[in-house]
Amino acid sequence: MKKNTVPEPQADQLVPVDQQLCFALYSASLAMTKMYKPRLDALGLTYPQYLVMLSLWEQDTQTVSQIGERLYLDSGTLSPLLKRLEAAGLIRRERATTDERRVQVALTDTGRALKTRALGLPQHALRASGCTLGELTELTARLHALRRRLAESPTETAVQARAA
Amino acid sequence: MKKNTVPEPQADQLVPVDQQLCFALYSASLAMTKMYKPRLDALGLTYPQYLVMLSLWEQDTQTVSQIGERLYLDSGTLSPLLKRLEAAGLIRRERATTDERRVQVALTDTGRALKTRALGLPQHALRASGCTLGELTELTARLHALRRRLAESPTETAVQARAA
DNA sequence: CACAATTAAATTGAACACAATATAATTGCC
DNA sequence: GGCAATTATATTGTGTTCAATTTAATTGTG
Repeated sequence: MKKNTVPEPQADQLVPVDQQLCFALYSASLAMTKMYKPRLDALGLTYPQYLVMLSLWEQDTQTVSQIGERLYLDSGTLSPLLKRLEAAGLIRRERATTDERRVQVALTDTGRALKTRALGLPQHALRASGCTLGELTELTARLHALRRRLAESPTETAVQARAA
Repeated sequence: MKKNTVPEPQADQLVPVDQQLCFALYSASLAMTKMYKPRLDALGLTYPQYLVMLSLWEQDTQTVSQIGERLYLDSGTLSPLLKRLEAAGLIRRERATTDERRVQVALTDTGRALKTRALGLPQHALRASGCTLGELTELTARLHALRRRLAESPTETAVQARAA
């Protein structure tokens, strides 16, 4: 008797979009951002700006690269975002004296003070997710593991480079 | 003896960014899109354009709203995206005769033909994810469930409306 | 039948993402 | 010490996302 499992995706038939992990991930991520939006609006932050602030509340004064490594974002995303946070008075950016290529990003008093108003967000997200704390923790861990494996997946150029 | 579980997030202390589900979701989704990029570049598609094509390969000739309902995207995202797909010769857009407000989106022969070159992508994603098929299926289902709950989460305006 | 309400798309403006490129500072190596 | 690689950040251009608004067509109600 044939086992009742989901068939391996074949290269000769279409997998429906809502059965594909990529789409589930993509739409869940957008839904999460939308769920956060009203609360972040109240703080005057966008979601990526909130991530940068979270990183700085954890560790004040980081270079652009350090923030980028923690959040997996590059300077093309962070440079304009950090300028907006600076314009909003939440951070200061200044060139490091030891190495003028580096830009040190530090919280202002206003930026530090905003932290207290953001502390309730994870609780709210937990409730909105409808998960138990254990489920949320496990899902978070699995998504980080997935991100790591996807990032390690060889690129086409790496494939081509090996073939050469 | 105290149970060895993750503590409930409190409103008085910071939850590290990498322990938050929202960030795991956000960064995994971006990593997934990056993983797809080289292969989609070869097809001349962006990732959201690929989702629209998947939807049309499943069911040809849909209105903008129908595509939006399936992919959870609105006309602000879809209108310019569909114009680019039309400019690329993959789809046709025409006003419905029965109701001129609706725009019917249909595949061209070129758009239909592209399907065969996209059939290998789910296989590739499965390998890149490093999951077994069962894990992938379960994770996909959990993410869809999460998306649904997040989308149902009451908005601030809804909260305010009820309070009034 | 008129006309207000609703519906479907498109448009606008702000803010990401990200590849590719540019700029400037630092390091390594002869 | 000079100068080619490397490193850190910024800029540019394309393509999303999304809230808010606009436009046009249709429906419902008196």
